[in-house]
Order: sequence, then C-alpha cells, then structure tokens
Amino acid sequence: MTTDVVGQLARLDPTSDRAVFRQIADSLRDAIERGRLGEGDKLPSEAQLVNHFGVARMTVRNALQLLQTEGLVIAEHGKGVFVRPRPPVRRLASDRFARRHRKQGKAAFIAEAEQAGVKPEVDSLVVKQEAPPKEIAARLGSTRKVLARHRRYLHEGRPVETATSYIPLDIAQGTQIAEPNPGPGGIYARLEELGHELDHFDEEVRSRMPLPEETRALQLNAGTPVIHLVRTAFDTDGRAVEVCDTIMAADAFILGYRLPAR
Amino acid sequence: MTTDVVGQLARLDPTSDRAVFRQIADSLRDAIERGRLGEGDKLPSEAQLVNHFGVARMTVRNALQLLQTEGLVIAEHGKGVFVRPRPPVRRLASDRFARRHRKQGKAAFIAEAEQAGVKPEVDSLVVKQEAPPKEIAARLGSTRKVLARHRRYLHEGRPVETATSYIPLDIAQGTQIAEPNPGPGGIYARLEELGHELDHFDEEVRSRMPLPEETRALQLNAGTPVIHLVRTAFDTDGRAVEVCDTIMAADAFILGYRLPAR
DNA sequence: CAGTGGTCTAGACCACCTC
DNA sequence: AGGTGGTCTAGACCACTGG
Repeated sequence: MTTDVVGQLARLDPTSDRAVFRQIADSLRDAIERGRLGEGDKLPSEAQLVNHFGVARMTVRNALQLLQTEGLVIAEHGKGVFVRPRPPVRRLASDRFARRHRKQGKAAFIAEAEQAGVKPEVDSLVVKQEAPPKEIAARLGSTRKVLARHRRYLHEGRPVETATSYIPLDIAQGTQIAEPNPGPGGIYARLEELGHELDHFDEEVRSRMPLPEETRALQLNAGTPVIHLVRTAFDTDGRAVEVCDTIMAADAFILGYRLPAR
Repeated sequence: MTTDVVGQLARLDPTSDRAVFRQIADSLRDAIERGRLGEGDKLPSEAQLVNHFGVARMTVRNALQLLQTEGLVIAEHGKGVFVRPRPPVRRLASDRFARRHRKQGKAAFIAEAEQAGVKPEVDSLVVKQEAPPKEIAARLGSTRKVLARHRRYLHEGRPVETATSYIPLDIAQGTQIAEPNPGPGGIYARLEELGHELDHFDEEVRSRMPLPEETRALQLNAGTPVIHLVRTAFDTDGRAVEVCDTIMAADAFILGYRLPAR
C-alpha cells in the first residue's frame, strides 16, 4: 500500500480555541500544501478520519466540506475525496480580437483555443430576437429589440464558458449574423463587412460564485467561482454594435491584458 | 411585525428526487431573487425554518450553508442570517496607470478611489529585501534579490486588496523606492525619475477561492472569491522593472479594460 | 458484496447578541 | 433572560462505485 497519509496527520490540540473541524481541515490542508498529498490523490476516507481523530462523522464531514468550498478537494460519491487537480488554464491575450485573426477566418474562441493546442467545440446554440436585459440596453444605448446569440464553449469536451451576444436588430436582421453559423471570422467579421468597422472593445471583469443554473451549465465543482465578463464592441463611429455577456469557469482561464503607460 | 416571510415560502415536494435541504435553499433563494427578501433583510431563524418545514435543524443548516457558499447570505453569530448586501464596487479603468495621474502626484489606488468618491487608506506596510518567489522571478527574468513592498488597501475602513510589489534591487536599492513612503505619484513615478521610462503593463487576471490567510487579511465573507492579479511593468528598453502581485476581494471590484480592434 | 460519500434525525452544550 | 447561530455527538438509511 501507499504511504500511510492518515497516520502522518497532525493531532488535535484540545486546548485550542479553534473548532475541531477546522483543526482537522488545517491538518489536511497542510498535507496538501506540503505535497504529502498531490493532485488527484485520494484523501483518507471519512471512516479513517473518524478513527484517527476520534470524533463524530459529522465533524469530519464539516472539515471536508470546508476544504471543498476552498476549492482544494473534490468529493466523488462512492469513490472518495480527492485533491483537486489544477485543470489546464487557457490564457486569453489582449490581442484576441485583432483584425488579423478575423481576416484568417477564425472566431476569437477558436483562434485562442487552437493556439493553446486544445480542441474547441461550440454547442447549444440558440439564436432569437428579444428585448435586451436592462444592463445590456444600457451599454447599447437603446432598449430596442436585439438579436441574442447564445452558445456554450467546450474544451476537450469540458464546458468552460457560456456566452450571449446581443446585436441591435437594425444591424443584424436579415444578415448572416442572424444565422446559426455566422461564417468565417465570426460575427465581428460580418459586422465589418456590413460597414461597421470595429474600433475597440471595452471589457468589464467581475468574479463571483455561480448561480445554480451556471453550476449546471458549466458542470462546476464546489469551490469554483465564475468570471463574469461583459464586452462591448464599438465601431469607428463610436456606436456600440454588440454586447457579449460571458460566464467563464474561473479555473479554466487566465485573462491577459496590456495597458499603456502613456 | 413585518410581513410573514416564512409563511410565504414554497412547500417541500416529498415526491421530488431533490434533497430536502436543497429544496429549502431553493425556496429561500427564490424569495431573495423575487425581492421578497431584500438586501440586508433577515432570513427566518433556523428555529422558524425547522418549524415551517418540519425537519431537523441540521437539514435547515445545510440549506443555509449552501446559500452562504453561493454568496447570497451572511450568517452573523447571535443575530441571524441576512441577505448579503452588495457592497459598492470600484471600477478600475484601463488608464489607471496613465502618466498624467503620476504627474499629478497620485498613486494609482489613491487616484482611482478619489475618483470614485471613497476614502482610501493604506496600512500594514512592509518593505524588505528577499529572493523573489519563482513566479515573480520568471516575470522579472532574473532570480536575483528584489525589494518587496507589501501593503494592504482599505476602502472606507474595509480591507479590499493586498499587494506586493517586487523591484529588482539594482534598481531600487538606495532610492526612495526602498523607503516606506515612496513619495508623490508612487513607485512608478520614482522609476521614471530613475530613467526607467515606462512603456506598458501586462496584467494577468485569475479568480479563485481565498486561502485561509487571505480570508483573514481581507476579512472575507463566505462565498466571496478573490481576484488574483499579477501586473508586470516594462520600461521602454523592454525590461521588466516591477511585478505587482495583488489579491482583491472580488465583491469590491470591477476591472475595466479597453482592447484594440486593430 | 463491501466501501465510499450523501442525507437526515434528535438531541446536547456553547458563544454571541439584544433587551 | 431569551433568542440567535456554532459546534458536536451517535446514530440511521440511502445511492453510487468497484471488484
């Protein structure tokens, strides 16, 4: 058998003010941080921990739950609790919407993914007309109806991002933007062909815990926040021609930006 | 008394596969999303929920814990469980390191905060010389010793950000950068005076759940992720002259970036 | 089948807050 | 003092996984 992890865990300090379940969590966290437990390794079972520390099962479960919400471990029903493997992260560079990529016929997500050497996919595409949500209308500067393009992106089969693009109907109606497949270079390439030469994008980045529906759509583990990114595209006339509302699994991305020191 | 919130909660569905504590969480979440419970409002007490749903206290506590990890509510010992108020967020604009701010004698955090109309503070300043952590050395392109400036930023008294700047010793030693107070315009102004004209900054943005130490330093509530931002400053010679490693309370910030469409 | 985690019960004592 | 949430116990039954 492998080395006896449970035997090497720190003992409880009965004189400490710190709650027992926190002390148990501390000792397991310590074992992970010191590398005694590596990525993907199985933690001692609840029963083993109950024996080792001489506490009730709920106390052990409290400790494990704490580590889960910290994003350090993942419980798998019927199998055990495992040190969470760090999934490969994708770097999104600040030139990801550069025209040269569109010119090559690649949409931003696809170009980024291929550069990172992973297989990208898109699914659950929904295109419809609707009244824009308030936040979107504020950014578009209009409450008139929009075309909403919703899709989900996957990475080697794992869902990592959902995105909804909102384009004013007066721009999108009757164009390929309203089709499920917007063609080479994505909707930004189509917008430029329609005479809306793109000038810049403004991105707003937030982070928070996922709503239950986001947890479902992205199959998120406990302890995984989401990055909420809202991007507004402006043409050279200064008009907002698209707003893209994106929810990303935070453990799958690093966002990269270049700022001028000017 | 106020309206009877607990009486308006949805009933349990005994035929559902969904766990009872999840159904209870669902009904409370629903009340929050529908606005029956507003920001700062007190949820029904555990005892009230136990009576209303006819379950054991641990079942109710499980439901409340779920809502806490979702960041929707905050439990306060001896007082109750409350709908989490959305703290005022600060927008960080992509021109926050523009030279015109330094010229006005303001460091980036101060300038941003004043623009947002909040009172900024800095505390627990530590300045020392050390070997750079591996990640920092990689960005500086050197493993030689650095000057590390650690500080914590507060917002109307609330800690919202910790930051550590690493500057190569051959640049910083003997200058005002090595002093606790770097002078007007902050260390970037000093770097430029020393002949390192700044060209651009590269920022990397990640999000994850906080480590216990970060939870302490930022006094984070359950269900609050952190934004981990690493900024590298480059001078016009292309040399990395500073790396700043920042941990921000995710509920206190919106990051804004402008991307070229070029 | 045995081992694992998931849910739930029915209590107990404690620490904190407000009155 | 009485209400609130925080911790802990000692059980029970269930659902999933693996050999």
